[in-house]
Amino acid sequence: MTVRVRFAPSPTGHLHVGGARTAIFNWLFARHHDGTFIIRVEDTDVARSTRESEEMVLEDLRWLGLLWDEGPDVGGPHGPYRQSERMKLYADSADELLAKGIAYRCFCDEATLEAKRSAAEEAGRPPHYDLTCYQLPAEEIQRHVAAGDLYALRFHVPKEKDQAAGDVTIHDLIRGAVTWRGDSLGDFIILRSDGMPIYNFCVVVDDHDMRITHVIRAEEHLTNTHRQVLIYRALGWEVPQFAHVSLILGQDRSKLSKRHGATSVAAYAADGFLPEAMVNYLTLLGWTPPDGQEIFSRDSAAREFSLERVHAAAAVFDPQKFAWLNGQYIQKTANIDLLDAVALGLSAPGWLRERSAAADEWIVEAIELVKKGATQVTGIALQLAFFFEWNAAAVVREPANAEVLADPGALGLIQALAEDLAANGAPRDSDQYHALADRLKQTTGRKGKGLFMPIRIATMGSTHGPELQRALPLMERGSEIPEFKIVAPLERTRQMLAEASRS
RNA sequence: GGCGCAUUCGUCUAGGGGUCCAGGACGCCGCCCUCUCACGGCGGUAACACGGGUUCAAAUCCCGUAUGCGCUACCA
Repeated sequence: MTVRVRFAPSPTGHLHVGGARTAIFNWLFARHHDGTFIIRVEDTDVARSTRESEEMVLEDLRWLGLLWDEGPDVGGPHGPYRQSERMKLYADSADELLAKGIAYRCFCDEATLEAKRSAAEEAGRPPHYDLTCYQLPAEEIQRHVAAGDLYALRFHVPKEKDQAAGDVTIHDLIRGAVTWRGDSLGDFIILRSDGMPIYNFCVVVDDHDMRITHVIRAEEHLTNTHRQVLIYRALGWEVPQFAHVSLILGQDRSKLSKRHGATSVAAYAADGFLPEAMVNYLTLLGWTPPDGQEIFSRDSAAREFSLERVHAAAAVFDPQKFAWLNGQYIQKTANIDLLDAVALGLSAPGWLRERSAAADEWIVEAIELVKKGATQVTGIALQLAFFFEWNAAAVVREPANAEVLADPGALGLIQALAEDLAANGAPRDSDQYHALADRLKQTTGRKGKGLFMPIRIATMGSTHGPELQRALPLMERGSEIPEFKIVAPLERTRQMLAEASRS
């Protein structure tokens, strides 16, 4: 039998990292077993579901590289793949349950149910449905139906004849045996009074109809499994295997949510995280390959994947480790492949929309200059900002710079630098840069920090940044590319002198 | 409250009775490299929630307690 798994998102916004990880585990499992990965959209909550959200979620999944074999957009032999389009299926199964006497019409209104629930809780009894409508005489039911009274369909948990009939034990592939007693459950709704089916019911009908063999989902659904297995049994259907993966927590150990900062896949994408890194990190939250290697591709993870190795405890999402991992991926990525993303970051003001070949070449070189410590692609663009933004007055005012500039010798050096740049031209490669540094060393007698810091401040505007021997030549050559409007080293140095003498 | 799940360094985890006075990774600290910030290299800090069992032997098995989380809806 071939493995069939599904990821079943509710289209209520962007895909979140928790959902992404569930999708990843499903995808990994399917790929490992040469099985089928299915996307099913759970949109029975009409108030919250939108088609726009569905498209966003699908797009997030594509971005992660988790492609599916069957789904709402690509179709498949067991469609449709949107629950809102499968109403007939639910209605048929509900009718079957009603005919079998397992489901029954419940005419109670929400207000009285709520009242009974709180009364039961106050009395210390379990807040289960009190079976009023289960015990309704046939004539009474007919009268209600004839009168056109609205009713919900309720599933009866078997208990009176056989105490154990409502008991359920599953052998969760991640957690092992889990058992529930039938009497811990009250009769539950499967169809709302407006005819819309409830999640726990749809899931069973769909998973059966779609021939799902393994249900891999978040832990929050673990206790729902009790109800679901009861429905499988009532309908005489084979129960699939279950695997409940733990939740992802925020730093305060509560379930990860918006207040923990970015939680949607799209937000991380916008922040300069790479999809491969995201998949890798999320997989690592709960799974480790047998060899313990922490950096791995989707494909190698798929090769090694097994649910037995999935950790059952909840995991805290660690932005620092994620950033580190993303940095590892950035280092491995060819500069040319980072070009578009970085250029996007650079072109915020809009003057880089149409880039020349020379501009692209220059940016690729610039990426190489700063990518070493980068943890996010957006950070690369940020670190390149000093090329494009130059404000001598602000540089002089900056405290760390002012401290260096307070040394009179520093200004003398910058003066010498300006003269040398004017006489010999700015360095265009590291050899020329070293020659420049040697000349300045001789004329000023300065060396080390005393030599380099003023140069750094006068040209790059800060006491720290990429290495001068590469940055300075790059700046000079960048200043020759018209669309960049980069201020050349000589001009920067002159402006610095003017600013410094003013104060 | 009831039911269920979970519990190894700050965090992610390895570990499935002896090879563990517990290994790796991120972070943190120190040293080296160095014009700076990073990167990189080297070293260090730090954990089996608690209490009972079982056993010659327990991080590993069982029970209880505590804590955290989930479910307990005509949400998913």
